[in-house]
Amino acid sequence: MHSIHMLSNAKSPSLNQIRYFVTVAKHLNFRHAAQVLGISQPTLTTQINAMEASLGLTLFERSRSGTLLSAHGHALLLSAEKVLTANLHFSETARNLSDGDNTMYRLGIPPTLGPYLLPHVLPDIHALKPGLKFYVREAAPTQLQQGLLAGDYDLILTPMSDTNSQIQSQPLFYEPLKFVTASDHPLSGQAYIDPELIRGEQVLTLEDRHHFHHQVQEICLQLGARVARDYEGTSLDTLRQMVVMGMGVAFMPGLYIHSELHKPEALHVCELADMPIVRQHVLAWRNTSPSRTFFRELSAMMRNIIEERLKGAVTVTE
Amino acid sequence: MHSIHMLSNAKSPSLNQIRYFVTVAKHLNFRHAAQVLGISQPTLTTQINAMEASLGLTLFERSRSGTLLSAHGHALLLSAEKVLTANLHFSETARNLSDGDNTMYRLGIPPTLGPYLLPHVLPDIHALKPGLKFYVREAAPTQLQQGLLAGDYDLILTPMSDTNSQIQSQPLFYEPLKFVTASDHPLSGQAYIDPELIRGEQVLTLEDRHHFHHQVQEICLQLGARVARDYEGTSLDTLRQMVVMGMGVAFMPGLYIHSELHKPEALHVCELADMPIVRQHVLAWRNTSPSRTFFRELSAMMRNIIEERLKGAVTVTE
DNA sequence: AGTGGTGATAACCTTTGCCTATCAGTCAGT
DNA sequence: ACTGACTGATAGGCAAAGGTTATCACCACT
Repeated sequence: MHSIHMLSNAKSPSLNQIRYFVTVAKHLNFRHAAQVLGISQPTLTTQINAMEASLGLTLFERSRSGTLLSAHGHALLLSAEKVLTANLHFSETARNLSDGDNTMYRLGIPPTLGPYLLPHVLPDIHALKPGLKFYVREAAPTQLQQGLLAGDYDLILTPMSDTNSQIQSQPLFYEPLKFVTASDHPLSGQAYIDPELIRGEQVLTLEDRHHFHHQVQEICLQLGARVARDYEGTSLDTLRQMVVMGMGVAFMPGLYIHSELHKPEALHVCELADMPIVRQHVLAWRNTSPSRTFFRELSAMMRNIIEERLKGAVTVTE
Repeated sequence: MHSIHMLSNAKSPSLNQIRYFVTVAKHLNFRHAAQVLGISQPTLTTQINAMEASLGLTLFERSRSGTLLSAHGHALLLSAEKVLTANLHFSETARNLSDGDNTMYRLGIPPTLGPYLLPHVLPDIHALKPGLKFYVREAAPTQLQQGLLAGDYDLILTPMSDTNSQIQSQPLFYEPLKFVTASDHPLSGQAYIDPELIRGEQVLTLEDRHHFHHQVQEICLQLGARVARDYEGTSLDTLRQMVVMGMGVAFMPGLYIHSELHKPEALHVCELADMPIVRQHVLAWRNTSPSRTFFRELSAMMRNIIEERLKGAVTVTE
């Protein structure tokens, strides 16, 4: 007889032990199971014994003439198999990730850009790399940079900003800012307009948490135009609406205009003569990101797609 | 730069490594996570490194100023947690089994006994041991014994049979076999009947794969009665029906009669004077069964219940 | 009585998992 | 600009886990 055994502070069985248990349960023969598992029969025996000891149960009824699954073994078999399939699923997911580019990246992009750029770009990316997924979230550029550092995004597509040593970025393209008036506005009608004429105009813009606001503000300072502080749009669409209703003029991103071409309506679009205004967009990521090489590759891919799809609207970086 | 690393024949990460991964992902701080896990920080670092190497991906972005979950890490976190919960569930089930008597046992019982005994016994057992479950399967005694050895049952409740060295059994009770005739039969009417009177009677019985058949056959041989070979019942109910219809007389198990008392109908039941006929039922299990001590306890419990519930119908073994 | 099959045991070796001690950057507050 | 407190990485050592081969004890069937 054994001495009364300790109710051991059982550490749960290892994955291997569970795998062994299931295999023996399936074959009801230690030698066969061992062979299938690629280990020796004594190892299998000791491992099963260890497992039984740690659980405080008998899983198998052994006799010199064979092995049977005990009632306890029966009861545990199902959960054991579930552990194995869960583990298998995990490994499979991992293999999937390491094999190709099957990851989902969290992409941050400002609301003044996302809706007008991504519809032209994402379908082609999806076609090229079917496994690649983006979880797109909109935020103002400042939040984007902050969120990138905090790990909320893996990748951001944003107007160029102060360089940060922890962030690597790759320029993608220049987007022109177009000058926009209502079609019944005195300045309406020409494709190019003398910057001097804008002096004194009421220029509408977005709320100041948008990067866009500051850029417009700076231009206005240069041109001597007034930025309307009391009416600020919350989105490009509201801004456009305000211009149409004659509340002032505005600068609007070329891609927004481009996407509006289908419904020109009561809006006149032109550029400043001899004074192209642009904003540059970059793709950026943490320099610690394990996918950084892939992100460079992705930048190139995006530039190609933009070159192809939006040739007239923007200028791709060399 | 590292040398180009082997695409290692990755063995999947251990349960511990997965646990480590999840904890680090939750705390985003190796030291805290290590403390929570009860291991040292260097160990944690090494294990996470090993895991990343074996998976061929980077799970975390480390910097001297902190840790972030990489996109790959994000993608794997959910599956990792699933593995852990599956494992937890397994351990919980195991603990449940070892704690109490929460197992489901596969109980084999002959069809000539099960329906007439178990309804009197199982409810009380359930009340005493709520965690205990029986998966009841009916089969003829020979199959029962065979199935017990083959591991199809954990436990059988069966008429006594030849002792087998691999089977342990515990007597439960004696069940009388009653003599039964149609109520309009010449032998009907008395509570005790002289065995001599049966000589020459046509005795009906079940198909010969039932143990019951052989016992009746032997009695008839002793008494000089004829066993009707051409009409054999497939169940006790058919047998009873045949008796009622005057096709012959029969011996029927006391518990069956007992359960029929509510609807006596056209059947006369009596016993042989000075010649009680009984069959003994035992509870039996493999002597290798890890639950054998519990099975002894169970036998006692069953005897008590039967004593209590079926005092008039059967005689419990001392 | 012999033979081929079962699981258990013994003795040994290699790898793994963990430890302590220490290093090397980063960042915030003097 | 320096200091101190935080981050994760590394080195060296030890014990236990997990594996091996060789052998045993038993059972069933010829």
